[in-house]
Amino acid sequence: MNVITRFAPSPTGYIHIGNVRSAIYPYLFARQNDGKMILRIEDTDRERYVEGATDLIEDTLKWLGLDWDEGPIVGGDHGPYFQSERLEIYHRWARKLIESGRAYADPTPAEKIDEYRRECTEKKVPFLYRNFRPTETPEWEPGIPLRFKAEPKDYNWTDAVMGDMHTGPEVLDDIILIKKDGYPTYNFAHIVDDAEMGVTHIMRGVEYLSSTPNYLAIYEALGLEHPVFVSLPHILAPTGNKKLGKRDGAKSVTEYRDDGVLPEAMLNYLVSLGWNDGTEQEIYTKEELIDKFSLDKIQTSGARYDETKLYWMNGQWIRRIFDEQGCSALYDRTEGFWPEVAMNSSEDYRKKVLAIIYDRLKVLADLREMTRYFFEEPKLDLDMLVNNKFLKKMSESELESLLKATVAKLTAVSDWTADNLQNALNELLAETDKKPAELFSLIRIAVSFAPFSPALNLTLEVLGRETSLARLNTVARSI
RNA sequence: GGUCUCGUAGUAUAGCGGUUAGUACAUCGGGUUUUCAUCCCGACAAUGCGGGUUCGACUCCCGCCGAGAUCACCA
Repeated sequence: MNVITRFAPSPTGYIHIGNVRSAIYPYLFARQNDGKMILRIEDTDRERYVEGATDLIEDTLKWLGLDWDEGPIVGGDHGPYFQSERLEIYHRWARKLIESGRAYADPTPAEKIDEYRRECTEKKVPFLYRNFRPTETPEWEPGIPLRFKAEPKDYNWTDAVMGDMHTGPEVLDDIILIKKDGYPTYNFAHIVDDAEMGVTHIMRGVEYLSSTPNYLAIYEALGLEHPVFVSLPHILAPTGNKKLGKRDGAKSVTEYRDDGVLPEAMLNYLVSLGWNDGTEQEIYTKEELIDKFSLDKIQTSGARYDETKLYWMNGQWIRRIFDEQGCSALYDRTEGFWPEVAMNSSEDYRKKVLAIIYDRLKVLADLREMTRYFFEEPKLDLDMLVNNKFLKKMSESELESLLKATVAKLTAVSDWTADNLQNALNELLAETDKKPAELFSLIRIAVSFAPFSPALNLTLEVLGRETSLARLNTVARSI
């Protein structure tokens, strides 16, 4: 089969964590089957339309590495890819329904409909518009909504994730096909578009599962085969049991990019949240995902969004890129994440800093706070020194003489390399008869005044002889 | 209220009639010459409840309970 999938967002704002999976899964599935992925913008609701939202959507997909074969920017044979530009197409299909007696113009005023609805609520019976179908229906013309004429019956179908489904006639109703403003509803537009575009698999959130019988009825009335339905379970908010939405503070996908989350990690996390291949593998490249993805292993229950695990995975990816592709590969990803002062130093120096600090990054933005002292003189904070748990038992004069001994020892190091520095530090340890915790804490704090830093010899090596000795001297004098 | 879906540790999951119920994140403890992190080792911790079917149920069936979705001229 020639697989064609699509991602069909409405341009109402940014793409957030809760809904990006309905772009990822169809992408993986299309690539796996050498099929096509279509991007279609569902902009039929003029009230919710947000200027610039389409750019945001495209931006997000590109960042995640999800390219599309047809759609905005790239074009294609089944355009236009904005629903607002396809109005005649919907009207054409709508007329077929009118001609076959399966759609009617509904002149009933909205207030009247509300009244029906209230009536049903009071009587505690389900509200079905088909029970209030108007007896006289006018010709369909602009300004009057067009409704589907339901023929209640049972439906059986298979959902690729949820399995065999069955519903009775009570779920079928006269849903609106074309709104009074002439724009189609989602319910109608997506069916027409998917048919015209040859879409074979529809992947969307489970919230559409309940509407599926109504869609089935429309496919039937239109004489269309329906595509494979793939219902994706919700991603749940960190607390409560509701699906993750903007109201729960669901961040936009690109917000994570700005924090220094790698697209590899984001993709990896989002896919594995609700899908796994049955093995114990955790880290997957995009290629592996394309290779191993399968619809039948998509989870049926909702999965809670866990930012902590995302960050853990990001750390894994940061290390993986460094270890497998080298320092430069990781460095290329760090643009914009360094503290401003770092720009006064050379790229080469920044790479050296990255090489010793990368394994403690959770997000790239950590560089901003974690590397300052490599690029500017740290602020002297003697309290930090004196109150350190290993140093507080020593007198100030003892600290001072230790620092002086350190300066003397390190000054004698002719070749300022990590190995030589480590040797010198080891000798110093023996000569001063101090524990590593005491001596090394002292030196570490004196050169960085940071809550933590990489291994001492590496830190000193990168800092360089001049800077290291100067900082030690400054502290020795100030104590 | 009708209809539909879901239910393994705090979280994400493995399991597909017989297992000491596995793994990862988180948490707690320990190790790797300081710190933070990485890495390694260890600990804690789960089959919603009740009936069946079966020699034997997390697994199959039924009921209950709990959670969610939907019932818009929004998608």
